[in-house]
Amino acid sequence: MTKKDTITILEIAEMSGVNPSTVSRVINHPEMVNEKTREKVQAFIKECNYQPNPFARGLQTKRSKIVALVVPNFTTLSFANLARGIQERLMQSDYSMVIFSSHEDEVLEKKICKKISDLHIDGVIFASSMMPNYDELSYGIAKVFIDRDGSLDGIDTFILDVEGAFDKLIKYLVDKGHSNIGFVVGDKKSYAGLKKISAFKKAMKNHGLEVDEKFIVGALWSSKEGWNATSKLLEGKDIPSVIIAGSDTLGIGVIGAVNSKGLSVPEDISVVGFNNEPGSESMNPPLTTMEYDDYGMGQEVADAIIKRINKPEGEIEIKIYTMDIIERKTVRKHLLTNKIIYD
Amino acid sequence: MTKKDTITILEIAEMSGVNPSTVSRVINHPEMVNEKTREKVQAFIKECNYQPNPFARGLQTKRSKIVALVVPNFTTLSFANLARGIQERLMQSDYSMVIFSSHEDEVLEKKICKKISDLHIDGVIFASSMMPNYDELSYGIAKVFIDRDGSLDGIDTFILDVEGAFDKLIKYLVDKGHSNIGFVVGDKKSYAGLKKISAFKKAMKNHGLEVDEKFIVGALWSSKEGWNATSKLLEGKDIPSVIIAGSDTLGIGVIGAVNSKGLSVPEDISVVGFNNEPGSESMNPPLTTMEYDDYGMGQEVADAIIKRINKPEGEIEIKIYTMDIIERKTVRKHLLTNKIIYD
DNA sequence: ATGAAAGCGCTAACAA
DNA sequence: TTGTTAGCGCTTTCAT
Repeated sequence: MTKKDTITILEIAEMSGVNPSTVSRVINHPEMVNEKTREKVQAFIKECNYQPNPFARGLQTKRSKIVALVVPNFTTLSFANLARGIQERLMQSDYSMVIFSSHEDEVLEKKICKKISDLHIDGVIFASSMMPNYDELSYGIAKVFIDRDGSLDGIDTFILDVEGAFDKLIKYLVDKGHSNIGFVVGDKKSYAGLKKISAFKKAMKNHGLEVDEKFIVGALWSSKEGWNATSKLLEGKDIPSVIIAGSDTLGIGVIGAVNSKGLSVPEDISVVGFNNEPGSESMNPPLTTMEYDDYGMGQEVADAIIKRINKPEGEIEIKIYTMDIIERKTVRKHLLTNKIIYD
Repeated sequence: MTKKDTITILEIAEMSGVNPSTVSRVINHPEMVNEKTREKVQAFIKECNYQPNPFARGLQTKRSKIVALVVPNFTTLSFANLARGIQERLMQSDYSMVIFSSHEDEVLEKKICKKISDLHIDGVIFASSMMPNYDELSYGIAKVFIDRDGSLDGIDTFILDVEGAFDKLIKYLVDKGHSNIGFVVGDKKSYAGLKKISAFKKAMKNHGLEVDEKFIVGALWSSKEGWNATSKLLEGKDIPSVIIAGSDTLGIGVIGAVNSKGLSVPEDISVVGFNNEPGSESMNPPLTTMEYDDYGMGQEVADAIIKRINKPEGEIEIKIYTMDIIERKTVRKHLLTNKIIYD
């Protein structure tokens, strides 16, 4: 408003009585310039609120100071928190974040990769991405993977230890006397769904439990879908004593469906959620669930991509995030088998 | 990977046997160039997957083809949906979106405005922003306001008709026989909170109801806060027969608190939410709430900012979004007054 | 309808 | 330590 629109390095140079390249040095390599000149120039820069033109700078340096985040969607809470962590930390380091939602669609992901390359973005963070290939991505761009193993490709990777989480969870349930365990996955075909199913099966085996395929039911990620899937699970007389939901949102539907059958949680059937979404602590009854620090992960991921941008050949970082059980009121000790209760 | 990293307009020109400026014309003003040359050049552009360097282009045109979205946070579902609508529509028009979360903090907003100017971003969308002033914003940048009236400043504005929503809602409740209406607002000091309180009071008056200040209780936007605020509301014997929650997330806590007092929803106390968040349909009981099309709003907002970028002096657009009642199971007819029930 | 040439604002190699 | 200069890749005016 009150500001002149185009103040350039040339004007700063004139004011300071030095050459433009000296001003440039003050900005980019302050150590190369004499203290007195530096301070004089810095004073003018500050006074004029001068900021280098990013186009001119980018044209020269081939750097945009922009990082892209690709997530399957914006609405899943853990992605929103992740994005928040990333954005805040990036901003601290003077980077900006562009964000794309891929819907786990390979074609769209390709388009996004192309777009990212065309924009000359410095680094990309892929969260739960399909990434069948990334030919469209310009060679050498910094990359970080979240929840997809890139270690073989020499890519920094942040993984959520879903296997460990299910292991903890199944152990917890077994300790409570459960053995008939149902699982209302989200979208069975999504990356997150596939990963959870495999972790679930592995954990079951680890604890000597048989996996009954009909106890694993798919749904999209909404509560309503969870409700419907659970209803199916509850048909017939061979019924689980506890149901794991692939997310807390799904868990709402699970509890709804259990109630609608005239059964109570946890008296008749126990339920556990996933992700500790806001609201789950205030549900009726408060939902036992699994959580991890998505926001903190976002911050560390942002640090990692910046590091990678500045040091393409640095050592690859692999970091694993563990999940913990938040014990609330939806799981109770199971002493009798289902057969005895329902037969 | 398989791609040459720097293919420039010069190379396309050489291949096509024309001058770089002709290639530029083919890209930016195709109508100015002879059909045959145009097709030949276009063929090479396509073959090489050529895309103009955004730095060089921006340096010349002063356009970044980037739009900024500023929201109070990423985690509130309606902002996530809004962002999705905006991003998808922008991408269709070859724009990218950078996103900033302001936490409704004036200082941070100022920093963000500065950043936006420094980045030479083409347009900004402010959602529920404080915007005490926007001196930091470069003069003449395209702007769109969401949920903040900018009509006086000649700024395109998209408003959610919260007043109309509360009017509908209070009418609905009055028709059901309610007159003691409690309101668990979110953050009373936030922009959204303030707006809702004022709309609530106005609607109450419109329908001849007295506003009892102690029936309006604040909370942050979490379920747990909603629970605590509701507990306070339920102390003593002068108790509302229906409680409006400022969001569905808050509503979860409201229901929890009601239940924890040994009361039932809707038999003893009715509850209504706000925003129709996913899960509310599967709650126990399914939550009656208010909704609007946040995703669609995002799309229209994206169209508006693009229009404004291309036509800074075009007519100002003001659009109002109405909300509708989603009637589910948490409100029931109230025939007796509270006094008779609880005295 | 096309080509030639200048210049957007900056950085960095080279010279002094 | 500082100045001089070239050039990043593009668009656009001017000339043809």
